Amino acid sequence: MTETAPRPTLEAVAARAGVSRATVSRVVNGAHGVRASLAERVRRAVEELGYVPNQAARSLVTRRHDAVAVVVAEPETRVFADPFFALQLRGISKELTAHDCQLVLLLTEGRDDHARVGRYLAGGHVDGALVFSLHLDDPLPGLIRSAGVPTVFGGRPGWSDGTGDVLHVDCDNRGGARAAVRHLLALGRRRIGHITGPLDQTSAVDRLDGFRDALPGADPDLVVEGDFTPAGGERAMRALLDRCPGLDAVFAANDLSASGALRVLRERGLRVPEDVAVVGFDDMLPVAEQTHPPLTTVRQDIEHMGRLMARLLLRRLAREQTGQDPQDAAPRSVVLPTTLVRRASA
Amino acid sequence: MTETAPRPTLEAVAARAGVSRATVSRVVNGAHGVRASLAERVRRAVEELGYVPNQAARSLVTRRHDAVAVVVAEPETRVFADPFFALQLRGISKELTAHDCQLVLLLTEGRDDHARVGRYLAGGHVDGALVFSLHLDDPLPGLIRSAGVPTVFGGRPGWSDGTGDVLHVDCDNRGGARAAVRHLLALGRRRIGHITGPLDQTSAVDRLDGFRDALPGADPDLVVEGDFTPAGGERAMRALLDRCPGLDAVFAANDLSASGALRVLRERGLRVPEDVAVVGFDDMLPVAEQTHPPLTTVRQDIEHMGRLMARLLLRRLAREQTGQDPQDAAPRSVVLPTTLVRRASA
DNA sequence: ATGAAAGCGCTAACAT
DNA sequence: ATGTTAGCGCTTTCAT
Repeated sequence: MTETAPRPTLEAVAARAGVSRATVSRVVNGAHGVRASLAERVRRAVEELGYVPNQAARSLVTRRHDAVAVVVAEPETRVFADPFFALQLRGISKELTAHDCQLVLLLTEGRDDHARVGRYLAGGHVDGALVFSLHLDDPLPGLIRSAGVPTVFGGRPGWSDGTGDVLHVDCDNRGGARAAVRHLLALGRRRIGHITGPLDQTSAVDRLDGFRDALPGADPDLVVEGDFTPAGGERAMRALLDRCPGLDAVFAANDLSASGALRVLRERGLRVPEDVAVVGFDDMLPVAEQTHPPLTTVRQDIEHMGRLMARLLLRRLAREQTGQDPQDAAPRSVVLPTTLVRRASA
Repeated sequence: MTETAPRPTLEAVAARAGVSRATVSRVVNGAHGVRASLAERVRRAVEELGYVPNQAARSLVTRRHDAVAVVVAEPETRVFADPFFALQLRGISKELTAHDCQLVLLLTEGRDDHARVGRYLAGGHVDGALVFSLHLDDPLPGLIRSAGVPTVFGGRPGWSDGTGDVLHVDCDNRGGARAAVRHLLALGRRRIGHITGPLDQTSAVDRLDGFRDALPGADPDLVVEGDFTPAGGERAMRALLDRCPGLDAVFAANDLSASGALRVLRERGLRVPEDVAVVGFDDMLPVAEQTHPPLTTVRQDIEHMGRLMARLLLRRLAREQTGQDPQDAAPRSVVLPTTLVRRASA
């Protein structure tokens, strides 16, 4: 009862159909050059026996796995409280599925896990990797490089200046931040604060840079470091209010911190947007639409980013398979545009 | 440059260390019965060559993969908007990681994907499967059964009466619902409505049963079907209010729909809990703590459920490996208790 | 168009 | 304690 029924092998199918293993193999993998009648017989045998190819055996010879790893560095609990990850994963999953490619999720909970992930990638389980390199000092990129697995990063890796060799997909964090602040300026706001994300992540750094682009020489007191969480947003908002009572606007580096900021503003009896206008980043629907008031924010298409990451990787893998002309349409990193979504908060 | 450096094989390591492949293999897999000096030499060779075992080759002979699939049936977008999934996944990941077992995520977006998943499971990629989010008519269980892969289900499968053969982990949905309603009764509420979840899921059905346990013979008008989303909660709340203006309490089948209900109540100028008390289910922190007012709800430890699912499966696999005494400590399904968490809404 | 045969890289008896 | 050897199930030349 607990015995796993022994799965039939190619051999068994061949015997049943009265042909050789080679023929069965041909039929199973998009029959080419097999007489229709024979092919039919083989297919019937496959059907009757419930034959499914053993992937380990196949990979051993083809060196392909039709699987890619998604590596999520997650030292903190936060990543999971945040729909961001789920959305991106969803985009990735859709694209991979469409190419009959499996998604292997590797979650790293702490430093100890890195070695395990490195081993896994080097172990030849997957054809490539999709990595969310969250922090500037992350050892993961190094491990991955030494594992020699084709990789696409989600977000600009910290050690890349964006010029070149590393394939990644990102949104225009800097431009989006600039647009957010300019919107506040256009609204006539003059004392604009910024709640940053954790500054060991490039997305947070880039958004801060965008803020500064639009507001060169801004009072340093107007910038407070947050951590992309509602609680961090609350803390930062309080600090901001204490330091600069005359504040008339805030740009929060993501919607989650903006939601925390909104709570503090309400708590302090300040009206949004009349007294203080607020702009977020991400346009995470469940958050941005449910705040009071609904959040004006910078939209990025997260699911699409995931899709694109997968697409880029698959393209790279395809090139590697075929003897590609090295210069021909090599996949390039992508930076997606953002758009400002106006709701009630600014 | 695009060439993947050819990874060294066991053979190469053996040559370098001046021993046989068998010896290297022994050292690589928890050396037993190898002279220390030799083992050291082998380890050095492994190090120098950067040898990593080829898992396909290993699986081919051992028939083990040290990987389990997590199958998430997700016909709707909802699953992803919902931290539930993420939390459970996190628990699973932790447990698997602790046992050096990989997590392979299989997302099914639609009916077409089922065949793919079946093929994958039957293809011998994984040692077992963890399956979620089943709807009553889901074809997945059938496919999985015929793939012959040891499986643990998350939530009571619809086709199981909970008595037996199918291994699963669930929380006490019925008991939790009962406690929620009794709490409202204890508060003196008499016109208690219920916003259900989608009734093709056992969790929703069980919670409805619990509601009825506590309120036998309740007016059918007091029960409205929702879908576990905030929008569904809004719709249901409106219907409830229209049908039963005298309503003084609502038990929503999850926190997300409770949050929708709260919005509608506020919109209609009803005070919570003074006019209408509200209780949710799940205690999804980011939701329950951020509503206005904070939500009284039935807590279930989702991450722990994930952990347990993984543990159960691993145990089953371990038994299968060793020639276990069939009757000895066979893993059994688990139903976890729930607790009522009181906040401001009831 | 089909079959025979040689591995892919590894583990596990079985010898020694 | 170590080496030899025979596969695991499949793809892929190379014959035919």
